[in-house]
Amino acid sequence: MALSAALLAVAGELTQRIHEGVVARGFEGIRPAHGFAFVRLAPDGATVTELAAHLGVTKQAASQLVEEIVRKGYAERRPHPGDARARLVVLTGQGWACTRAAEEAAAEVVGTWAALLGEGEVRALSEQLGRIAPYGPIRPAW
Amino acid sequence: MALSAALLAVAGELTQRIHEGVVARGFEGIRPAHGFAFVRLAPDGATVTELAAHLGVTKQAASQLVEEIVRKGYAERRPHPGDARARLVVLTGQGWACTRAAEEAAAEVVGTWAALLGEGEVRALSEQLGRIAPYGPIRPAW
DNA sequence: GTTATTAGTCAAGCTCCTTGACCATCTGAC
DNA sequence: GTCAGATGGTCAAGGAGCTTGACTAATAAC
Repeated sequence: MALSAALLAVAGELTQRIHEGVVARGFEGIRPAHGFAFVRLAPDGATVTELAAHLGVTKQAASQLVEEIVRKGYAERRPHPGDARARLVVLTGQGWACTRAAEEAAAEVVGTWAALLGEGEVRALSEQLGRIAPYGPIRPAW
Repeated sequence: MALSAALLAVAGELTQRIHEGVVARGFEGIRPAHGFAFVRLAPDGATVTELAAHLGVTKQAASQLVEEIVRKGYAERRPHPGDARARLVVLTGQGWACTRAAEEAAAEVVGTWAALLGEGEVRALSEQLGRIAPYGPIRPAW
């Protein structure tokens, strides 16, 4: 199997398994795209415009996504310190719990890889991928 | 950087670069989803239903995708030998040329990884990913 | 203080996928 | 042979999620 095909197949599998794991942990109404947003919001929150850049979509699309995760209780809007135009979007407790659930699900999948490859090779895989990973926006994986 | 994040970032980058490479070689009106279809059609063609299973979408969606790539000259419908209900969708010369262009673009990207990691590590990466790659449908990577 | 830029939202439209209905053909039981 | 159910494919309608365009409020540049 070609490298490209294997990489894309593994990435698709990973995205799907994480999503299933998150749903299995009781978080509903969530799509993979939301998870990619949570990654950006998690450290200290972000503005709609920053989120749009992270996801590689227009700020209108990011605004709609924020509206949705706010409505579902995963995030909330706060006034931005130092810029009255902007609003800081931060995760709620439920948003953090969902993020942790996604990390657990991801760890489970990686665990199945470790069973196939061994711990050492998984570390090598991680190190190699880290060295070729780009810095740009992270796009939802389907 | 976590393994999951690196993997998804690399996969997103790969998909985007392949798409850009295909466009740069003069093939327009094509999306990554079409490329995933070409992979299934390339060896000996496939029916709409088989293609739908490969892509993980409904057969209606696959039928619309086939309609689109036929209209754009990348594939054509032929009577299916042995089943008058079914139609075999096969790539045209242009479809094959586009597939080769995608392979060239993919090889270019892998070449940039080889420059970062070295040939040996890229081979190791390929071998490891091949061992954990699933067999199921390949989903478009954004 | 005026002007240009930036953050965010509203509205309309497009693309691609879904569900539901339908016809044509194949398969298997009788 | 024939008839019921399964299967391949398409048509039609609707929805989710993205885009472009227009707009307001606040900031930054000068």
